[in-house]
Amino acid sequence: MPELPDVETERRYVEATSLHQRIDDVDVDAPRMLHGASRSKLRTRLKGTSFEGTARHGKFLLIELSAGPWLVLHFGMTGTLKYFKDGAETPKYERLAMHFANGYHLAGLWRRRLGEIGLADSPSALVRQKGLGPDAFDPGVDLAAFTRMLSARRGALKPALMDQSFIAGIGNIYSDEILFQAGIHPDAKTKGLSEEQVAALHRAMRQVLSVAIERQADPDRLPKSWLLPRRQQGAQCPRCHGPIKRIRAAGRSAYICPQCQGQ
DNA sequence: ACATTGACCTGAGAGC
DNA sequence: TGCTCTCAGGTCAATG
Repeated sequence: MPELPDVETERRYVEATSLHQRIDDVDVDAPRMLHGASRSKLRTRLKGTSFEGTARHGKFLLIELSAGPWLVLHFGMTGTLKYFKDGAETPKYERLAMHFANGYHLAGLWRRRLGEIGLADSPSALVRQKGLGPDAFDPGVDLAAFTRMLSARRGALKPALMDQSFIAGIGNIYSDEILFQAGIHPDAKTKGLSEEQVAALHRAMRQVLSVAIERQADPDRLPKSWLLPRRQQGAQCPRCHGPIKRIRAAGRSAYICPQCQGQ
């Protein structure tokens, strides 16, 4: 559950549950997920501090500590956060636990250990270090900026949308949704787009991300008119009722409506 | 430049 | 039930 809307939902969850509480202890059960921070370094940096704020860039969640660097979390394909009372049942796949003085802990759950736990001096330092493009939901990426970005890029559209150094936050699922709503095929070339199509794409991107964030990225609450809930071969297109087709694009499975998205 | 593939991890679901 | 195979919302490095 880890594209921009999901990570934004996690960010808000941290804001709602975990700010301003002293951290008494930290357990990390997945050394390979640590980037640029050993288990002991992470522990000493966090212990005795508290979470004072949050930020997000693309699929990265950053948590500001009361002293020192920011905590950085990346959710990979399966990560999620959960705030628990200590002593309650230990959830499955708990790889990280940050214990607060109030007897609760914020747990990082990753079914697959694809993800990242680290530290960064600031959000902008992380963006630099990871070479991330602008956040896909940043208002600064307006139509003019988006048009400029696309004109500097060759190749197919879907890989561009998923390229975190081009624009940060969009992955396989949401790129399918954006392309579906814009009525454009994933293999369409960035160069060959009409002005209309670029505008439709930009509109779809803003719209999809904003609605998904509003619905807390919960698939059950997303509009019925979306492709996302029917992202499977042979399902019915919510627009034309034709069959949804699975193709290969950007090395991943992409789902399209051939009728509504050309080709 | 950009695309593709395999590796990294661990499980779920399908088909036999 | 148990096995085997394929696939999964991510990213990186190597290769074409």
